Amino acid sequence: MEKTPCRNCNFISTAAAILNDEELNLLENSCAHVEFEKGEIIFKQDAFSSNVVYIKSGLVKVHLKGIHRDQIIKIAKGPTFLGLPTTFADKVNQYSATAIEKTIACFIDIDAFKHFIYKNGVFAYEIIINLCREELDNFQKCVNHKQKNVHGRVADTLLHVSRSIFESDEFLFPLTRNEFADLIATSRESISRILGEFHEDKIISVVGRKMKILDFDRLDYISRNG
DNA sequence: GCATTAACCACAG
DNA sequence: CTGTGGTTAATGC
Repeated sequence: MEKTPCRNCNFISTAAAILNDEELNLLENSCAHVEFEKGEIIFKQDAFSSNVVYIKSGLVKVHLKGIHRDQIIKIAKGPTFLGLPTTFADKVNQYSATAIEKTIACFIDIDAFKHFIYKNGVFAYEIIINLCREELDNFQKCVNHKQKNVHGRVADTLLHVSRSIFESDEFLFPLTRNEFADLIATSRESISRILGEFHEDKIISVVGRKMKILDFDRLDYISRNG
């Protein structure tokens, strides 16, 4: 795994897949492959950065310091780019990324990355598509956060984790109750109570972090009407 | 007013 | 790290 050249990488991005031979050579000489264990910080808010981070596999929480506590922006699942906005918009990271599962990442030198954007329009196009999708997701998330009550947001998160992250009705929830609270801007206690209620009502089954969705219809209803 | 929602605090396991 | 109970402030009917 360590020495796999980018051109043969199983997790290659749709953007990098477009690069020509010469560009791939540059990419291979400009990126470092790093493995992170659960809990390790991939990059930190306020630290200087000159890399684009590409997550090959694993789960990462993207989080940012708030006035009172941390706010978790999202759970990112590889393969995906991380930290494009933070790297291009500023010299210093505007947010942190921490592995919440064993994660494999590549650090790509910003100058090489810029070179691809300047010289290869299709590469740039793929990157823009990615950024657009993320912005649309964020708009959606913003509306949901502002308009839904806590039950709705919890239901939302469970559905998202089940469908988009684990693609299964049964999973080991990747965050602590506190982090869950930081993700949807509520309190640890509310999370605890609501999960208890959902369990009681047989909408989901909860044993510690082990969760299983029993009634997608009702969860969906709560998510939409919460 | 009265009910509801959800945050904060404190105190166990 | 979690769950629970009491309290409280804000908001709605």
